[in-house]
Amino acid sequence: MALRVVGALRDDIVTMALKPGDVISESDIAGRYGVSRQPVREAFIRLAQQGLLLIRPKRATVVKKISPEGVRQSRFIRESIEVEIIRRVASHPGEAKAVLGELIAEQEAASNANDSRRFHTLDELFHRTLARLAGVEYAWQLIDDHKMQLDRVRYLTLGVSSSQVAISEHKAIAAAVADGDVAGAEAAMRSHLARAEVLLTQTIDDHPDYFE
Amino acid sequence: MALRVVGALRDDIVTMALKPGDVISESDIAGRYGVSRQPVREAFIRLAQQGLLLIRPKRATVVKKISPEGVRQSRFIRESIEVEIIRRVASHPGEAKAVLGELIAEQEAASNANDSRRFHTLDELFHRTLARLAGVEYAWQLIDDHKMQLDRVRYLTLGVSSSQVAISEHKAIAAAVADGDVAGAEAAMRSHLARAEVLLTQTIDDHPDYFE
DNA sequence: TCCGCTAATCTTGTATGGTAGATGCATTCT
DNA sequence: AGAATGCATCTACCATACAAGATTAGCGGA
Repeated sequence: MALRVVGALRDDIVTMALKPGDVISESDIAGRYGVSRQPVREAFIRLAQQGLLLIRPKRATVVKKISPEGVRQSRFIRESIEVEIIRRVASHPGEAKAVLGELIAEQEAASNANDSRRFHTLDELFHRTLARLAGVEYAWQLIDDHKMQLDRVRYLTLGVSSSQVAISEHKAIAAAVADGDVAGAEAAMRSHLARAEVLLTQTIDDHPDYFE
Repeated sequence: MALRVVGALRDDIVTMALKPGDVISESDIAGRYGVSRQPVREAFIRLAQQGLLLIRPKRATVVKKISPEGVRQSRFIRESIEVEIIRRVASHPGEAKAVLGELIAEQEAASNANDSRRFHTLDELFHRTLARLAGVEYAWQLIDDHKMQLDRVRYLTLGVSSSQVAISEHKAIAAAVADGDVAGAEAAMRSHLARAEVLLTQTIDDHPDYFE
C-alpha cells in the first residue's frame, strides 16, 4: 500500500498536479487514499529522500520548490556521465549503429504523428540504450532519479518540444558513434544536453513561484 | 531518534560491524537502542533506499551483500564526475594551487604520523575540495552516497593503505591543475581512481562471502 | 528412517492513540 | 490602539496493538 502511495504522489508531483509549495499533511493524503497515516508517512520519507518533498518536523510537509542550483548540478551530473558513456560507445561501436538507427527512425515516426508523449518515451529510451551499450545501465537509474527534477521543468514546457531539433541532434550523435569519432560524439552529446539550459531560464521567468 | 538510528546503523555497516548477509530485525535493533519499532523501521527504509539494506517483506531485513557489478558502476559514476570536475578546475585554476598544496602538506603530515584515520579524512576532503572549486559541491554528495559501497570494500583492506602512493598521485593532479594542463589532470585523476580496481578483485578473493 | 502436514513463532506491514512542538488567532493588559 | 501573552489547533513523531504472510520446528504416519 505504501508503495502505491509513493507512485501516486510521485506522479502527481512530476506532472505538476501537486505544485511546488503545496502543503500535504499525512492525515490529508491518508484520507484521500483511504489508508492509515503510517504508510503515508513512509511514503513521505521515501519522497523526501528523493528530493521531491520537504518534511519540516512538527510544522508541515510541502512539495519542494525547484532549486535552480539543484537543476544546474543535476545537469552537470548527467552531462558528466553521459559524456563518459558516449565515449565508451564510440570507442567500441559494435551493434550501436543498427540499434540507434532503428530508434531514431521510430522517433521520426512519432514526431510526424505529433505524438509528443511517445516521443518523450523514445527520447528517454535513446539515452538509456546508450547506457546499456556502454555496459552501465545501472548508472542510468541514477540519472533517472535526478532527472525527476528536470522532468518537472520539462513538464512546464510541454508542447514547445522541438522534436525535430532533438532528432537531428540524435542523428549527429549516432553518426559520430558509427564513425568511431570519440571527440565528435562527445561534442555532439554536450551540445544536445546544453539545449536544456535555455529551457530552464525561460521556465523560471514563466513560473517564478515554483522556484526558490 | 530515527536519525540517530540511521547514523548508528550506517556506521556499523560501513565499518563492517554489521557484515553483509547479517539479518537485523526491527525488533532486534529497537531493543538494542531502547526505542520503539517505528523509528527503526523508518531508518531501515532510508538505508534500504541507499542500497545498504535489503528489506524482504514479511521475511526479514538483511545487510545487503556487496555487488561487484554495483561497485564497478559506482566507480564509473565517480570517475565520470570527478573527471569532469578536474577538467573544470584545471581550466580555471584560480586559488586551486594554494588550497590543494596545503591539503597535500597535511596529508603528508598525517602519513608520517601513521594516522591512517586522519589520512582517510584528508583524502576525502581533497576530492570534496575539488568539487567545491568546480562549483558543484552538491554533486559530491551524490558521490558520497555511492561511495559507501566502496568504503565497505576499503574498510576490508585497511592497513594496506599505501598512503605514499596516494599522496604522489595527489601531487601529480595538483601539479597538472596548477599548470592548467587539462588533459594531464584528467589522465592523472583517472589513474588515481583506477587504483581501486585491484583492491576490489583482491578483496573479493579474501572475503567471497561478503559479495554476491 | 524418511516424508508430509500442522501449528507455533518468527518477520514486516498497517492501524490507532497519545505526545511534544510550532503556528496563528483571540483575548487581555498596558 | 497596540503589543504581548495565553490558548486552541494544527503538525510530525513515537509507542503500542493487531494483522497477515513466511519460515521452521515438531509431531505423526507410512
